[in-house]
Amino acid sequence: MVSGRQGYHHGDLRAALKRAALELIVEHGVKGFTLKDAAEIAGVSTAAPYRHFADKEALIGELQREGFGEFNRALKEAYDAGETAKARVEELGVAYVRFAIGHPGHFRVMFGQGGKARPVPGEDGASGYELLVGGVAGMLPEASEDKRQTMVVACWCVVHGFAMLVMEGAFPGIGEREGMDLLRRTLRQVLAGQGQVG
Amino acid sequence: MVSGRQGYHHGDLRAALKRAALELIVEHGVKGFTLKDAAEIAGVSTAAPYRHFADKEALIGELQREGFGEFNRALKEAYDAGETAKARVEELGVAYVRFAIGHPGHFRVMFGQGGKARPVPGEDGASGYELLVGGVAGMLPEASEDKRQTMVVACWCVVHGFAMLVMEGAFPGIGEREGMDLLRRTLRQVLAGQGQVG
DNA sequence: CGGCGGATGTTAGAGTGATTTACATGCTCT
DNA sequence: AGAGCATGTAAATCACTCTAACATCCGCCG
Repeated sequence: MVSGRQGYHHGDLRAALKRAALELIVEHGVKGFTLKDAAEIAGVSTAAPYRHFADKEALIGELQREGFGEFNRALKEAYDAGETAKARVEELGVAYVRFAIGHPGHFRVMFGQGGKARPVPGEDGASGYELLVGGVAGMLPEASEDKRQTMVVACWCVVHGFAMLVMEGAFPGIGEREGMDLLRRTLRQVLAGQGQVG
Repeated sequence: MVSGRQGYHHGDLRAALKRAALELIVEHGVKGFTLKDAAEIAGVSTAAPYRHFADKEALIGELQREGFGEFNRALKEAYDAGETAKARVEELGVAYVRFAIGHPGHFRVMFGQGGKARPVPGEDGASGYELLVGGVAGMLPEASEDKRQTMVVACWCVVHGFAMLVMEGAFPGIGEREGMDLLRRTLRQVLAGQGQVG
């Protein structure tokens, strides 16, 4: 991962710093990540980043926003790909975890210590949360408001919990494929539950 | 929360530092917490903590171990309180979240960035994970191994996800009581699902 | 009682990383 | 070519972790 610097000026330091930051975050966590290291990877002095970001927090904040943008986009796409309401919810869940695995740096910044847990109301349109609410409504058109809320919370929690646990390596000896299979089974299991609620 | 210092010596600096650390962690996250602040709260110099902990990591490590100890104890107690297998699993989940809410500092250290996600095999006896496996086995004695694994993962994920989300303030405007109610409903919903798995 | 030794504190750095300031470089546009 | 702005750099400051050398105080032994 070379940053491609030619002369005195870098060319695209802003992007290079974000790339470097994501790598470092994956490797050392959101804490443990230092601007200094990012600057070094990009091949510039430690002061250079401040021409592009007010401070460390600003860089992290941008990664967070960027992450939520891609996240919401991925969720929307997955949602739209489902045929039935239940399938839409399932795909939503799968996309959630797939994102966590595929964008670990962004995910950590988004949901790690200090990140915002709430699926940020996508500036574009639908947030993941809204999609989920819609999917569940389509899936349980006759159910009470309470039942639906419960289903929404159940889905969100399983998926989020699954993502966090995978991230922390809680399911050792499980590859990406097996992980997604396990997730699908788990999700279907949750989606199937409509019994004695309340 | 005074640390009670009388003369040159503190009396129980070790414990005072742990208390201070927990407060700071709740307030500023595991990152953001500084030994310096903890020392100041305890009313000693910044070097004093090193008489009791090799370094910052050691303090955090001890909080982590201590946390898992109390956590496992709470889970065991909850498990034993349940009448039926299903009730045991439900109580387990409730205790999990209750612990997260009641011991936010410990919980963050345990499951935050860099913490170990796996319910550490309690040095004493049963870890939360083992209890859960046992509870599910009692609940679904006839089910296939696969089905049980799925149920275990589903329970673990919902509960962990719920705890993390509550922690991050993802359910705004929800007090402790409503939160626990919502959790119970959600858990029952998951426990009720045994449909088309696999 | 008087003093020794270990445990626990303190002060004074060294080393790392964040951030600012003053200065340098080099596009871009005229 | 040269003014002006964006982008870099070096050097300094500050906060924080951790270490080293020195200070206190407690309990124990004679």
